Amino acid sequence: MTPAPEPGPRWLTESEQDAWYAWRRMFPLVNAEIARDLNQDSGLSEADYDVLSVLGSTDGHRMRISALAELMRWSRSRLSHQLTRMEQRGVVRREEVASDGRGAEVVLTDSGVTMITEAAPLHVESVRRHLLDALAPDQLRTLAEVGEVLRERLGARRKT
Amino acid sequence: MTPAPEPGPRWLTESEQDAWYAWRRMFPLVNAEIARDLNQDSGLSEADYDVLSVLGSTDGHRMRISALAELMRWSRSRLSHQLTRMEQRGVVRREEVASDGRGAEVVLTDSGVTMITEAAPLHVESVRRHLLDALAPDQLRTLAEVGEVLRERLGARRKT
DNA sequence: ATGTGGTTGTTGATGTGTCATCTATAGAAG
DNA sequence: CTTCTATAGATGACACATCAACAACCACAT
Repeated sequence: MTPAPEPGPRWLTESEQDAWYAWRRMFPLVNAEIARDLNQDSGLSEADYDVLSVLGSTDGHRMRISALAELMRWSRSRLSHQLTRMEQRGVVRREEVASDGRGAEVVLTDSGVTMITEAAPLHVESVRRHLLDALAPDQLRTLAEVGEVLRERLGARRKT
Repeated sequence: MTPAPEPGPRWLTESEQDAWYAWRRMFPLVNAEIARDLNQDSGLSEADYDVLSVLGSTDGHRMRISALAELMRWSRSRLSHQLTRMEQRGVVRREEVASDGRGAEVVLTDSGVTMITEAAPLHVESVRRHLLDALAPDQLRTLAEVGEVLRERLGARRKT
């Protein structure tokens, strides 16, 4: 998927290639499995689940839309589209907020609360099955480490 | 993104959570950066690049469509749509194949060859910048290892 | 030759993500 | 109060992925 016809100035070593290929394959593969489970078990997409689970763990099952977007690191646009779809299915509701005429909040409906409550334990099991249980403790630790390193590096780059 | 309101039967330990969060964040984050670079440097999407780079490394810059789909682990449908878009931009061309009346091949146009040739080294640099150069050798090794473990486990599960 | 089943590749519908753009409001400066 | 800029959120156009359905063809049996 990534070897290219004319090697550039500084091509990849074999171990770099291995890591890069693993990186490219791993995530789509595992995530597809988890997403498939989630959809079969609970009828939710990953995006649905993420939104529901954040709202489900907030006080009053509600949050300011922009705050939700920032917390999830989603664009406002993406979230707005997603909420429109979820609102049509009746799992969330939008409400205007008094203190700011522009603002709005999302609120979980009862149906939404039920959904996330039932979906969560199944999802956790699925994550175990497809990822966590497959890996040794030191591999899990390295994953977390790597995540940290990459996040920091990205943050540093952002300021530049 | 994944703590949920009502703990299930077997909730995640702290280190499992760390690994799981890292997993969920890492990939979209890094890939978005790489995709952005690719688009700015070369005007290509990741899908474009993947198709071009495979074709670019084949003999005659051509391949049977179904073989390409299988090699890339894409559905025929996905590839067909992608090829339609790429054909409209003139970077690939479809050709009927004599030996099988159903079949077709994709061929890189000259413009396509130029594109992947110019894009490849920049893309490699980008991958280094955002991923490889940030990680220690043993972290890279663990990534490759983890990829291998997960791939095997998935294969085993498939047969069940 | 004819039917049957499997393969190749395309298509249209639908769901989703991104980008640019828009409206409405907030908030500060004059 | 007006004007200017920033922010919240929605929207429409487009790129992309998935799914189900489809036409055309192959292979092989009868």
